[in-house]
Amino acid sequence: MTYTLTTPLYYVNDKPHLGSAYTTLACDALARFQRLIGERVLLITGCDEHGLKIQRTAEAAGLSPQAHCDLVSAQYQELWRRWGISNDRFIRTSDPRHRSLVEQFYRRVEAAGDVVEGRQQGWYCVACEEFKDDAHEAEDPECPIHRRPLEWRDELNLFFRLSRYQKPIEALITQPGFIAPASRRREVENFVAQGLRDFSISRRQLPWGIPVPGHPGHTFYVWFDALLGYLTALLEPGDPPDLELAISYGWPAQLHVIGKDILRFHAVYWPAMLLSAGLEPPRQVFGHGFLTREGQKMGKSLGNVLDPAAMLEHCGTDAVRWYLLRDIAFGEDGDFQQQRFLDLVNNDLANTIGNLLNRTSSMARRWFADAVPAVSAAVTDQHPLAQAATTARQLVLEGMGRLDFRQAAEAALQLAITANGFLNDQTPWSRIKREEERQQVADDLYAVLEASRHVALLLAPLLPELSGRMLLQLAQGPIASGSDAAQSLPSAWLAQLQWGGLVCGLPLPEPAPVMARLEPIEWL
RNA sequence: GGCUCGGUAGCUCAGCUGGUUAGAGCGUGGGAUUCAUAACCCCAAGGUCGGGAGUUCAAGUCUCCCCCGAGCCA
Repeated sequence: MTYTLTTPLYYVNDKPHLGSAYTTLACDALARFQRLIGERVLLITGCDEHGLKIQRTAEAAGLSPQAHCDLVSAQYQELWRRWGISNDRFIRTSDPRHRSLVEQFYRRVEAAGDVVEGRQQGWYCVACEEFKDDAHEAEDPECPIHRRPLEWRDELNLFFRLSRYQKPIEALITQPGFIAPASRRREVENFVAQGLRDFSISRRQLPWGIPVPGHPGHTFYVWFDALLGYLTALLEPGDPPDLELAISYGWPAQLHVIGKDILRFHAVYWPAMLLSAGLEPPRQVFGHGFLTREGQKMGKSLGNVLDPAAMLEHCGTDAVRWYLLRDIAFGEDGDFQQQRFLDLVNNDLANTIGNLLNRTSSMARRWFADAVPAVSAAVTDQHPLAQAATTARQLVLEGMGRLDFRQAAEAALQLAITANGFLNDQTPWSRIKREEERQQVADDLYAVLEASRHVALLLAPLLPELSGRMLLQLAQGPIASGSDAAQSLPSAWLAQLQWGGLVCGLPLPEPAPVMARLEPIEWL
């Protein structure tokens, strides 16, 4: 069984924004977690590159659509690379193989009798790539979302007979867990309850798209084309474009993670298309919330967009990942507040977690020959820190499994807080002055080092870089969770999350802060 | 206009099927300490739980109305 999960395929209309980074980061954390517990994972991301909007953007820039897409999708790939995103695939819908797969998929849908011709006239928003319901006689209507003029269209298009899937879709979306978070389910249910209408899957006079076989002059509607990218993405780089082959690698997807704005496409249209083609719908669609900044919508007009590339450069991946995953309930909308960002990163990561490791390692080295102290029999899995580690492990596993990144992050952090408290209670720096307490000090420091090792391991899916630096300070080998991680069953990670794994006498490297404090940010 | 979510300490939020003095983190103030990244640890202040009415022995927790915010559909 392969755990296939996808980010949206980002529309290459503009350079990546923080919202895309947020989605991708979350998926990366989840993918890493699944790998760590021993699953074979296919993390899919990529770019959606067709459509009138892109064609026009390219024209405005004096580029061919393909050249424009090459440029922007390269930015995405570069950004994900720099963020250390562990995607196993990167699909571009302008990939020739994709075209072939779309054709194969379309033929199945056609053969199922689900394609009909129909006339469509109405007001069209190019930015939405969608017909709006404005009255025909409306004068100069605007798109309420984009506040741009709508264009009048009157064309003969191909329609997908979504209406035939009313019952199956109703059954699907009422399945518990299919739409997550549960709070968004009602919204889709209401939409479906109004009755599903056929929707057009082709456009005329749109050169920048995939031609519909057998219908000269028609190209596929971007959504029909884009969603299928999830299937094309399954292919290995050198594979022939074969739908069956693609499917065999890992369909159905376990999870599509998307922004809440495109929930309907993923929870209604897409499953119906798949059913029509004789394929299984995905197991779960998770619609997360949006990010605001200091309470305000981010947008070019307000000039308050956060550039993910700049954030990465100034703050590093750990800081940003921590803030987004630890402080925002995944699924809910979130607000980026600079002060809170600094406070949390500095408190949690630098002061609590980083300093814990630093102070403990420093004491161990000073008093125990630069190594992990030798413990007495008193340090068992009944040790308070062992119990705290078990609790943390449980909460992390459970939280990550439910995409509750916040719970997982807080659980790991709590273990570090408990360990800091333990140190302060035991005061090894006083006890070491009395020779008869030396063993007690050894035991205490061992327990805290071991707890730190657990913190590092528990952070692996959330903050792979920091986790790695911590393990290094503890003289531990790295824990692989990236796309190159070999599948390990039983999970090596879970095996290491057993109390007492730290070897006594292991030489510890010279302490170096694993997480620097962030300075107030002027570049924002 | 219909529907769906929210409105709880300065900020971000927990509060399951109603039940002793409404919780956490951050921020703020104080204390303690020196192993450590002026870090860690402890303590404290702070809320008429959006407003109003009702049900109940008892409501942040249920019902109704209203106000505010977000969203979906029209």
